Amino acid sequence: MPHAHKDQDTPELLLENQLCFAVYSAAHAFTAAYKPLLDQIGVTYPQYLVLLVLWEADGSSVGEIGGKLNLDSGTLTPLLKRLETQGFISRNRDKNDERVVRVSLTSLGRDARIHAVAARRAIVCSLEKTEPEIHKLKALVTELDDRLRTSAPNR
Amino acid sequence: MPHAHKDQDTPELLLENQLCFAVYSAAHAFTAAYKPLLDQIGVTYPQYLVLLVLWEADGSSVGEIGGKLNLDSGTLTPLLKRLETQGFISRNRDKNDERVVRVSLTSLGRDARIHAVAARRAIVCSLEKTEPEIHKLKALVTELDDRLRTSAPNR
DNA sequence: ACTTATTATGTTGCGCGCAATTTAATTGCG
DNA sequence: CGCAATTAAATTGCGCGCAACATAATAAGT
Repeated sequence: MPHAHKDQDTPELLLENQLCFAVYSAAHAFTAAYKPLLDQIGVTYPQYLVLLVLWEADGSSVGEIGGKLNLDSGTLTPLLKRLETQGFISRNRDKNDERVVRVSLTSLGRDARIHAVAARRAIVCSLEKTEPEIHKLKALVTELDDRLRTSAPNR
Repeated sequence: MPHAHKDQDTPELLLENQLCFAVYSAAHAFTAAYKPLLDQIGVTYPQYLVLLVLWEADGSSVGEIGGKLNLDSGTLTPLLKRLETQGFISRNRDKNDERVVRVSLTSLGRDARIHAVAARRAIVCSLEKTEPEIHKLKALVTELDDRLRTSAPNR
């Protein structure tokens, strides 16, 4: 009978079989692909995500931005300070509730949007997929995301 | 005629239409889902990825590990030092080429594998998908990764 | 009103992740 | 052989990303 090498033979832990690593690696690949395009605008990839939120909902609070991007104030506060320093946004306390900070686009921040459209198109092009294919894949990945977030901790 | 709000109406930049953000978010969700399981082993998620490589190819060099995980020495050197401090690996210069550092599992590092199998199964279970479905999705995401990495910079 | 929760943001500390540079060993070429 | 490229790791600096804690404002309950 074959000697079992401990249990080393299981294909379960082979790197090439890990969906988690595929997603991890693709996320970094997206960041790297966007980098030269975002460099021209002058923002990092996470900063770009914040701008995406603001282009849809200018004047969002830090908490609202964090809710959409799954980021907390520990990440967002310094990131927003950098976006403010570079002139893309302004941060102001809400007059009706001094706890919340509202984030507003400056004209520079609004103008960056047109360049972002071009960047997005360049990336989509490099994927060599149709918009429906991309949308379908996006839905599959979002389903993953939802199940991972609803399963274990919730907090 | 409808007043065009600049070009604000384009759905291209809506967060919910961004495959890149879906992947970004899912990657963080994987890390968060693995965290409580890996905490029991005593490693972080990137450290777990390094262990995956070593369980397949013990004695790999820093460069070989980095090649598989797409990480450079700037990330790996301190990470490996932490894994060494915690007793999972040892690091030694290659006798035939003093430039390369070979990374070897300790018995603690080898023993951690069995716990990793359990962790992986728990995650897969929470995805509520069959192994073939997971494999198919993994292939789609890897295809994305490949196209993103081969398109623009190459270095 | 007063005290106690709760909520929103900010701060600190640490581990990635990557660009840029440095150091040391090896290879190539004359 | 001797010296200039090349290669592998390590180092430095900075921006995330998150846990844990701190601060300040508001809401809730008595």
